[in-house]
Amino acid sequence: MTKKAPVRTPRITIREVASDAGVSVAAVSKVLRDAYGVSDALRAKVQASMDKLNYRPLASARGLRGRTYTLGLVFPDLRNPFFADIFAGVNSALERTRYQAMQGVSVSASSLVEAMIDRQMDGLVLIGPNETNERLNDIADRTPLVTIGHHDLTDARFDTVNNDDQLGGRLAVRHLCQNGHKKIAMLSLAAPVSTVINQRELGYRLEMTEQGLGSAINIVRAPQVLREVQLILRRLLEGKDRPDAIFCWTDLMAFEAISVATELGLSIPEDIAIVGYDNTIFCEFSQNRLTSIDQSGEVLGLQATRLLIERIDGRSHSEHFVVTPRVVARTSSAKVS
Amino acid sequence: MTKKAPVRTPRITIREVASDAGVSVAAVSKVLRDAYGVSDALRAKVQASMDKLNYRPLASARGLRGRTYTLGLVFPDLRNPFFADIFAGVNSALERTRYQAMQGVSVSASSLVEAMIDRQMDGLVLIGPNETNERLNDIADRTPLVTIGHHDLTDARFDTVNNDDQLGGRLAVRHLCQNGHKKIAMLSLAAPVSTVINQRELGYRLEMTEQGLGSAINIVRAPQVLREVQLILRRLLEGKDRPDAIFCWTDLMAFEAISVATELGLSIPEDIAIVGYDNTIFCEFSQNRLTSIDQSGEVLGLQATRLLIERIDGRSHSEHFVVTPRVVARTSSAKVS
DNA sequence: TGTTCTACGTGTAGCGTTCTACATTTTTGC
DNA sequence: GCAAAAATGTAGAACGCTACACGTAGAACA
Repeated sequence: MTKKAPVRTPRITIREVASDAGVSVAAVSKVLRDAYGVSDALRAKVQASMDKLNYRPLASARGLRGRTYTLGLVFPDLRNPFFADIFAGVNSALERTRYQAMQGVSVSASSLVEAMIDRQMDGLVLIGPNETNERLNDIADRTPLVTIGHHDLTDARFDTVNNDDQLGGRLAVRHLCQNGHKKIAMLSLAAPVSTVINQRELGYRLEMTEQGLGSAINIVRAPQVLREVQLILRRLLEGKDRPDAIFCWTDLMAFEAISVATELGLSIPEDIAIVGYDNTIFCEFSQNRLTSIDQSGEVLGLQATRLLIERIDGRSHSEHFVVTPRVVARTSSAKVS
Repeated sequence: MTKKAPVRTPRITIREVASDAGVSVAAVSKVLRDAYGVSDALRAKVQASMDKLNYRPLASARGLRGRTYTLGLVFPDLRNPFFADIFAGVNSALERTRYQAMQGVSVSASSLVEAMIDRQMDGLVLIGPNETNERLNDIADRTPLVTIGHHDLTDARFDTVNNDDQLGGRLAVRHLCQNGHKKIAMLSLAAPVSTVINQRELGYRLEMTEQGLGSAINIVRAPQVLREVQLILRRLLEGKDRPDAIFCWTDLMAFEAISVATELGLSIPEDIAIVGYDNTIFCEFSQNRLTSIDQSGEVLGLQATRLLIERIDGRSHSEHFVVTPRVVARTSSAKVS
């Protein structure tokens, strides 16, 4: 079945570098890892040979003994441009290091995480994981781990980097109140439940209550499926008691909301104000002009990477980094007189 | 500097499985690779032990002798949701295989490709690579290679999967003509030049000529930077000889175009029609209602993966797969009386 | 009955690194 | 000057697998 593969140009190995430079293999390895006990002369010789032969160490072989210098990122989905921001942050943290990031995408992190561990990633960043702490701890026992967007810190044996999603929820409500809206609904996610969503809902609830709008609290939940979201939005907007503002748990949903509202002939923000979350690039377009909560994806990615490398380098106590969100106000929630 | 890492739960190795099952290491390896010469009884025993011990082969170790069962995907950028479609295709092709896809993102594929080869990817899929054929052939000599979105087939020692971008360009123009537009401009990409863009421009040119609109050919080129795109669009739309339609090389640019046009008080499609490329999910939203050329990212990803696995399995002649694009008409280019 | 096949298992030499010991040379301290 | 300490380099055993080369036993054939 499996035919013989065509001949490929073979790789330069550490042995060839050693013999070219006239030193031992161990010496080359030392230079590679810049380990202790290498004279300038030797280093120079070896470097010259490496450059000349265009040598590159093979990660698999390194992995068998030490590190692969590869970090694994696990995204829940690729459609949301917000993740590109996180990725940018990761990359800028990696700039002057010898590490490389490899990404995978999967809703249920589980099997992907195993695959990454099998592939000797030196550490993992899980973005918006839908996993219990028990499960995460189990992973953390096997490889350095940092999560982005996971709010359960109880007994966590891994690092976390989070946007303060509760505050984000509060800010959205506060902003809408300031602009004169009272009947503020929240469009949330039905399943899977995540600590991120929980926090945003909690923030919404608390702030509504504090603003004296406790009786107007109205959370509608929709799954990720576009069709369903539309239905639910339509029902909400055509209902007898239409809200005058919707706080959507992510920009993508907010765009949906704008879309449905527009189709129903409602004008934004006069008839209905909309606020999103993530402040993705699409918010800026004038057909959207979407007010959104910015959670600085780049900072999240950067910090997570920093923490991960620290952990790989031996830190064992957990650290938890929190980014403060802010409102980026645009037309979709402007004050109506 | 580098502290000792905390103790991690050690992995189960093939040796432990062998001893648990009471067979040789070689036997376990045979079962793993389902190689020739294994009785059902032995296979069952080994399987049982593997399940019991929860054994998973280590990719690095396999890689040192054979395959890692890992494919590398190189994306030019993560912001465009179109790439999520390609990825979905890749994943569905991988469903019942033992392969895993790992992604990387980089504008200049170069260094990322090297990193992936270092990490023993069994094969690579390059999406929209900005590389010469010489360079691509050089990569292909070292690892199985498939490109998506690269139209130069001369002497290619790799497989290619492409949308017929030239036809795509033609379809856009044809569609706009049919809906009564004549002064059709094209918004293209300034740099880097890519074979994809070239083909789309060529299609635009050819079709314009065939439609007898040769004198109206007008290609404006903008870099990826949003600010510049806005400037160029503004100049185009405020100029003395405003076009009545713009064909944009990607949906993202089309959304920009809609945005700028809206800001200038132009109505779509009455004053100006817009057509994009990629048919991303955002086209559907009623604030966009963007006509777009669909290039079936999922099919592209699926086919590329199939071809790549064939190549890994030994095929050495090149294959070239082409997907036919189609127009998905929406309001942004509707006929105006 | 011997001889040849075929099917099934095993032993073991690497794959390209890292890293612990250790040997050798140079420097330091007095 | 001389012992002790520090600096520099080397040998070689892993790491966890794969795959080649064999050994053995039963079946098929003459």
